[in-house]
Amino acid sequence: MVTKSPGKTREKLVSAAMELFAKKGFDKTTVDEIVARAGVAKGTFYLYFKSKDDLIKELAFEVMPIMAMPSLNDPYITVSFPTLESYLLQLGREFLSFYSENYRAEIFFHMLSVRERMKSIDDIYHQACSELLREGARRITAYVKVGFEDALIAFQVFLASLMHYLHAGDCLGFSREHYLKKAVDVVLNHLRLSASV
Amino acid sequence: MVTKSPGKTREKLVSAAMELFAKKGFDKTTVDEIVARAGVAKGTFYLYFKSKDDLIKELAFEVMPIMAMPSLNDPYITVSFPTLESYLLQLGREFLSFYSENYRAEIFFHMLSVRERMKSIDDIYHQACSELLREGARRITAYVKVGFEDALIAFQVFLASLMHYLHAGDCLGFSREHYLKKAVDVVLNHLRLSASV
Amino acid sequence: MVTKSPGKTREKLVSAAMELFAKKGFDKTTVDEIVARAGVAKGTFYLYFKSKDDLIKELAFEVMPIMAMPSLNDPYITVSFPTLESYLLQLGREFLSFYSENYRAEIFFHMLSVRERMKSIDDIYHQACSELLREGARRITAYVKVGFEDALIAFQVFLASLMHYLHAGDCLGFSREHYLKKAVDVVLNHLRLSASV
Amino acid sequence: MVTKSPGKTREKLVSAAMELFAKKGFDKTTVDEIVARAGVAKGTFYLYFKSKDDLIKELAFEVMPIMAMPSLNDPYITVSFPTLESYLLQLGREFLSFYSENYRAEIFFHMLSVRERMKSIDDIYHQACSELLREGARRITAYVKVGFEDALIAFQVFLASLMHYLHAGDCLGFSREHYLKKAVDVVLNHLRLSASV
DNA sequence: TATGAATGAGGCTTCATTCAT
DNA sequence: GATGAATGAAGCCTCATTCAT
Repeated sequence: MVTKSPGKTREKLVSAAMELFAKKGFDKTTVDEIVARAGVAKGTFYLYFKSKDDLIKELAFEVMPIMAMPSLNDPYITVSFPTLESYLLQLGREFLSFYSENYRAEIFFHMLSVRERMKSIDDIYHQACSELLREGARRITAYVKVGFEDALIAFQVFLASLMHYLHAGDCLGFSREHYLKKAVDVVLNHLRLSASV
Repeated sequence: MVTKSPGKTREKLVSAAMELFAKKGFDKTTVDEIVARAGVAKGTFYLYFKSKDDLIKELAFEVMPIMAMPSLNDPYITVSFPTLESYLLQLGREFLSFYSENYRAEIFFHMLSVRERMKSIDDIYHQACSELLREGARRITAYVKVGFEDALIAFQVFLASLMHYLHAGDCLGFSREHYLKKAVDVVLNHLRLSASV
Repeated sequence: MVTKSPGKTREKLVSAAMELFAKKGFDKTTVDEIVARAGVAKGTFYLYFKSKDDLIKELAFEVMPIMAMPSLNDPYITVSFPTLESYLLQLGREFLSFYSENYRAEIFFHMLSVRERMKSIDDIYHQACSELLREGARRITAYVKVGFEDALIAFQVFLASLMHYLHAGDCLGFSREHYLKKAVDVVLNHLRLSASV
Repeated sequence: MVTKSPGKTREKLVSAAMELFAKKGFDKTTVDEIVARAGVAKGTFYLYFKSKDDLIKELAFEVMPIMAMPSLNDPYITVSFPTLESYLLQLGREFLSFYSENYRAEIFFHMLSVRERMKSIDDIYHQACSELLREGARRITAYVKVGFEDALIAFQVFLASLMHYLHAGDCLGFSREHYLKKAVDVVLNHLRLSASV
């Protein structure tokens, strides 16, 4: 008797969808294609997801930037990273690794594109960004003596630089690690001069 | 006598399309909606555009970042901006103004989302980004003594910060001008410390 | 319990299409009309045919002359028809019966009309005709002592006469059987005089 | 001053249409294509033809078989052709020449395909065929002592053979002239044996 | 005569979703 | 849980025809 590994169907669908969504966008990917790649029948899709939009929302949430920096919310992590530089490098590596896996970067940009028409996604995105920036700034102030606003700007510039790398990184030919180091440098330099005022 | 404004049909279509594309994305906007808003018949659309994709491509090109900084390619502009700070502020204002008009920011993010499946757009985007970054870096080296690579990083961080503002600017509540000034500060601080090495 | 006759949908579509194609031609028959007559929904059509052209090709192949004379390829059939006359009458009856059923004659002429723009049909048609003529001639030489070329001409004239009857038969008021007998006469007379040389 | 050759516009349209109709069929050829090839504006088409169907009808009439054998209706022509053989060869040459020019053969088959839905064409076709066959038979009886019905059959077979050559002539590799001679042979042989009864 | 922008009905095809098995 | 045939609304695009110039 051929037994399908129990509970794997949903994962097969999600996995197939991510790949297809990444390549073709949410709208140009059909449920037919998803089930074909997942190797299940059409109707099966609707056993696991209320609708295609339902799946899109689920994936959209999974690629929110807040998911990309687990160390930002781990209260004990800083003991492993005594300096701000090492901590930022860690966050940056987490971020870039996260988005280089499972087509998350591509799906992230598709998410940015559909949030206008899917209010729930838009709301989550704003909340996630705010949280992320504020927590990042708070962490910076734990390392260096600097005003919160400057920390905020610094972290936003850092985050912006990382995101920009996701869609334009290969325009300059910098390696990921090299680019990351430089981005951290920029932030540290700014904080140095801000703090010294 | 009712005179149709000569040559205005195409513009009406483009204008209607930009508005709708911005709000609903390329795929969820129908040709029917575009012509309805433009106030022309369906067939008229196809007098001016080979297909819906044709129009998408045209608009995608119009929101490329390279279009957003005219001062970057004006060889005589620097006489008006004696300092790097003033020049960067000018570029930043141009950039943010450009994208706050005609729904260009929204369309820009839709463009990022469709470029994977529209190779011609992807190619243009990469070329445009490379050009933009290189020219920005070149301009910086005309103002301050700094290595080209550092100038490149600085300008990329600057550009990234501007772009990030387009989709996350309102997460922090900074005013546009304030944010811009801060972003310029970050760049200048970095260049200061890089140059002093 | 309402059971849809299993596997009948495709046949309903084909049958509806033949009737409509025959009356209105391929181009003037719409998919809407076909599905309406077949009593299924529009989308159902595309479960069974990739496109309207796909269906046209299928039907075009089904009305090739080679399909109209099964006895031509049956190696054992000649025992039932000891004389060439009886064999030609059999072939003729098969041919005329074939084309008088299921609107095949009409569809045949539509096929002749579209083959220029559907290369695959054109190729099949030529191959089918060549095969048909050659096999017909070969059969004739099995009955009478005659050169292959004369047999070829004789069979082509026979086939031409049959085809002509399909679109101009009612111009003269000959009954089908009478016309067929006369056409066979013509062929036999020609072979008689050719053989006697 | 650039003067368009007066009265040439209509011919340009007809000529362009024949070429396009032949290649693509009536339905797949658009008025746009016709005017483009004719080098005139869209509106101009409707100065010369009430509609596209109007033009189709005009061309359909021009390729009727009756137009292909002028010698059939010339009462004095027989003096140049003292034998039936020479006369049939003349008719055959006229016929094949006629249809090998100006894409008439292709248009003829398109005509056969559309006559079902364009009653006026169908009527003309039947009338033309009847006339043609009867006149052909009448001419035969002027040459040889044979019953009218046999003459009728003989001429129909002759005509059928000629028509068949138009769409399947290249299946056998016979040259036009050779095929024609053979077709005439068939007819003559039949008449010989019919007359001798 | 000649033009060509504009029209809009209508064609082909796609695809998210349902439901009987 | 799983299937896949069936649905039909809705999308994109075509093209014969008109009409103001």
